[in-house]
Amino acid sequence: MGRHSCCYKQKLRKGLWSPEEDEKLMNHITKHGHGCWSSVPKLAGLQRCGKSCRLRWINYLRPDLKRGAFAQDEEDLIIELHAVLGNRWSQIAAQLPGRTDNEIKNLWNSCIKKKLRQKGIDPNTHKPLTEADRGGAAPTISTERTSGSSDVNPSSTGPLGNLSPLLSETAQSSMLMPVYDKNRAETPNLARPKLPPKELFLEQLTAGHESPSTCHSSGQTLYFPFQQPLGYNSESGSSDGANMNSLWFNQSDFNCSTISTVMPPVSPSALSTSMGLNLPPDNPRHGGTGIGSTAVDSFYWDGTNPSSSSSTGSRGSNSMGFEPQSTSTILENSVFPWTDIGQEKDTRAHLVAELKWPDSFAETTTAMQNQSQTLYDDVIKAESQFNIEGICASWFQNQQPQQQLQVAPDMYDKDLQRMQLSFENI
DNA sequence: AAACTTAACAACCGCCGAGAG
DNA sequence: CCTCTCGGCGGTTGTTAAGTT
Repeated sequence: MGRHSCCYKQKLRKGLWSPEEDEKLMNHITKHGHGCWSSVPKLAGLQRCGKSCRLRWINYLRPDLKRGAFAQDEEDLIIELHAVLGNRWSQIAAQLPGRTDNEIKNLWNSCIKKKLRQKGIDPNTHKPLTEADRGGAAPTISTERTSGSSDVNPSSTGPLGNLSPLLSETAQSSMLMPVYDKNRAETPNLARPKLPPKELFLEQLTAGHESPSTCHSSGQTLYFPFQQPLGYNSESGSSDGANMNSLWFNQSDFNCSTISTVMPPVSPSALSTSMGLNLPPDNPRHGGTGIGSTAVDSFYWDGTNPSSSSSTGSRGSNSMGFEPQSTSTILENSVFPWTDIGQEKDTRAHLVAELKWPDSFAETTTAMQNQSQTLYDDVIKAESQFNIEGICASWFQNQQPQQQLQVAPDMYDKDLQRMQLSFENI
């Protein structure tokens, strides 16, 4: 374990990447895929460590990245996801095709945090700031990994905060759980309206290739620099790139972590409406409750939708369909992780039964787990629209202690344990 | 115009887990 | 079972441009 061995090697460049380095890396991965990252710099002729190459590719050079400022709906979604997932940036990024965890993390730290504070919301807990908090002396439960875990902040499990009896209903609905409205007009871009030389470079680098596809809703169009970058069904698209408005991604080519990772807070159908990721029509495999089965083997990317994003929005070595890496087990291993939840049911029930918490805390926990249930119900039912208000409504209606245990992901187990410890320390 | 502050972005660091040998 | 490599993740720092005084 520990640092990558290549990091110890001498004469490795650090710092910002030059256009020449970008071009070398882009050319290499375009032609050969990245394979083993540690071998990439050598093969590409770069004086960088493999980790640096990987990071550069994932965060900047990947052709499926959105460029430009975040739309308001993206920010809202980030806030919602953060309320549920905490600082799990990679999982949040998985729900935002074309965005990287680094990008989202930066946005959160530099922009969203401040906005929330200005609105009187603690960005860590998603609860209203107290007067002391507003003064900057707010002790909040840390989400830092330095606390010994990268787990979700127990108090940042979003809907949990809404349960506080001290909160007004108005505050709960209007402040704590911002409603995702796909119809809301985008606000003006908050980022500096610049076109970095690097983006110009990318445009130049990728210009002239076939198969242009709109990868983002705002900003300039980014072209895939690959002749045949993505395996798509012959049924739906021609292989000559002439008709690239719609792409069908085969299971083997599509990293479904875009749809879900550990705990998908939004349904694929929600993604289809909010992200431009559409489930294929008239495909019984995808119909209604098809989610949750490994039969889902392709997703639909509508390149004509102005709000469409690349369906390969997740990070990681297998995030790109054209990379020579198998993703055949993605659906089994990553997309529907709750398939084993039933096996854990007893364990969770046992855990909850064993805990001797204050009543109010137990209620809170129950409600939190119900929220988890509801979220998963949302996925399973493949409801047509992501509406957090609806989730909250059904969540309050759903107070059956048994049900909550069926689908609570591991993260909640960890949270429960941490919350228990926190109470013990009080 | 210069100095300073702020915002946004890019990249590094260190840790962790998985998997291979 | 142990060690090592590798990929991945999140926190943090560094850099640069824009804005303000």
